[in-house]
Amino acid sequence: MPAARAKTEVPANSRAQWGTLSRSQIVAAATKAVRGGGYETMTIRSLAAQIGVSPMSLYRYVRDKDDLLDEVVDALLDEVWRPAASEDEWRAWIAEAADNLRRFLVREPAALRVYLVHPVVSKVALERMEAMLGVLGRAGLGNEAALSAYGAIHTYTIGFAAFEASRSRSVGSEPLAGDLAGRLASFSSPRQFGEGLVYLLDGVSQAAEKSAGRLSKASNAGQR
Amino acid sequence: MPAARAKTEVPANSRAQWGTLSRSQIVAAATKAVRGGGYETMTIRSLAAQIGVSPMSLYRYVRDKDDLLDEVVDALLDEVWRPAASEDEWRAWIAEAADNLRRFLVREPAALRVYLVHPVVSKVALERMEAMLGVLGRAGLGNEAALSAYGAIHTYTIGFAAFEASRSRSVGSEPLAGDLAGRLASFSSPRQFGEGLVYLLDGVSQAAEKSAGRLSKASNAGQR
DNA sequence: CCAGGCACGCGTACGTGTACGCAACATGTG
DNA sequence: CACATGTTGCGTACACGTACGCGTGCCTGG
Repeated sequence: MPAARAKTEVPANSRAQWGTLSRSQIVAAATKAVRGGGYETMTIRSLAAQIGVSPMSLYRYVRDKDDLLDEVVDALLDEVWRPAASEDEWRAWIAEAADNLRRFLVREPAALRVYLVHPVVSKVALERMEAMLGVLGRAGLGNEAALSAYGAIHTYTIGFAAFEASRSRSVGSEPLAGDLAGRLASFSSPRQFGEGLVYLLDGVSQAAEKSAGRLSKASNAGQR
Repeated sequence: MPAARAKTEVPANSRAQWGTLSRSQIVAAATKAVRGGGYETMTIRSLAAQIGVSPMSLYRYVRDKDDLLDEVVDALLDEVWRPAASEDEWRAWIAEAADNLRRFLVREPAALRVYLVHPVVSKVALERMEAMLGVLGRAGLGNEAALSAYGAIHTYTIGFAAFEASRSRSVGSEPLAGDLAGRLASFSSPRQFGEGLVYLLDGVSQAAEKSAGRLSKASNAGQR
């Protein structure tokens, strides 16, 4: 009665081999799905189908969809976060790192979701943080100051990305009142991001100079 | 095959009265649900059940769940956004307005979701924006400058709230590496929010002074 | 008065994430 | 070899949001 039933093309056996399925394989499939088509098209069921396995089987290797998404996003981030500028030009390097993250988060809603839903402490994210702390440190900030600066920059970047993404996602919805729409929209332009970042980095620069001044007396103090 | 079918306990009539159901009634029920129990417990199905109506009936008055949520959040925001400080103390007033919004967004995940998912142009949100623009204007900023300052403060507030909420939601998950957790957590403390806001307001103050200086020649110019 | 249109409430169905627990397999132990 | 024990894939089932379209009742123009 329900028409075509010829779907699963498995002749005799319905169960999959034993060795099939591993976490890395699932992550690979999910990454591929996100890369082409985006977050929406990555469903547990479609993933399972593509691997040739039952949906519930994935849950042996993955706590839930978010857990899987974390790892996918980490893999994607790894390809895009690194600045091209030299680390000696610390302002340019930091600005580029921040902008790379911003662009990534805006382009890939899945990534933004991950960054908003919990602290990201994956391998690549930590590596990135260490790199930024290193650059900030070499720019003259002490540990405390570097952490504080990193926190400010990071918060700003993610917050702005969330704002920008929400704006760009709702193009052509309501006409709004007058040119208010345009005004609000301009808040979330990449240009505005850069300008805000300049303010932030100015503040960080000042902190770096002060820090350097204070430290010049005891430059080798126990900095932990 | 699908076992027990004796569920709906309606004796004779299955259909609800004609006059029942109105958008405001649905919003009221939804607001009540969010107030006690939070966003998670507010499901379309439970709402319909409480009103005594079929789930799909709600969709005559509500485009989708997000549409409903928008209005609920607006109602909740209305109760909490207003600062206690006098508008003459513009820094205190603005800081309090920002902090009120931050607290609201952190406390109520539904609200944060709304603010992240699209521009909020509801009645109360616009009223709040006008009020802030007014205060900034009276503090000496021109229209352009006030809008820019508002944008910066707003972006910062929402971004920070998103950051803070994600942090506080994941307490006691992973131990992380060393005291890094504590470090990261401190980024998202209310104290840190206040400190960042001070930087921002310092910048705004400078802009206000410059603007005032420029405007002192033509203080009664078309300020609209 | 009544015929037509239309607003309304709803039944059915689909695709989603995932809790729960069983069955098939591998491996270790007597 | 027989059996216990752990590992892995999966079947069933549930609650969710919501697309689609049907029947029922109201109201209004002729």
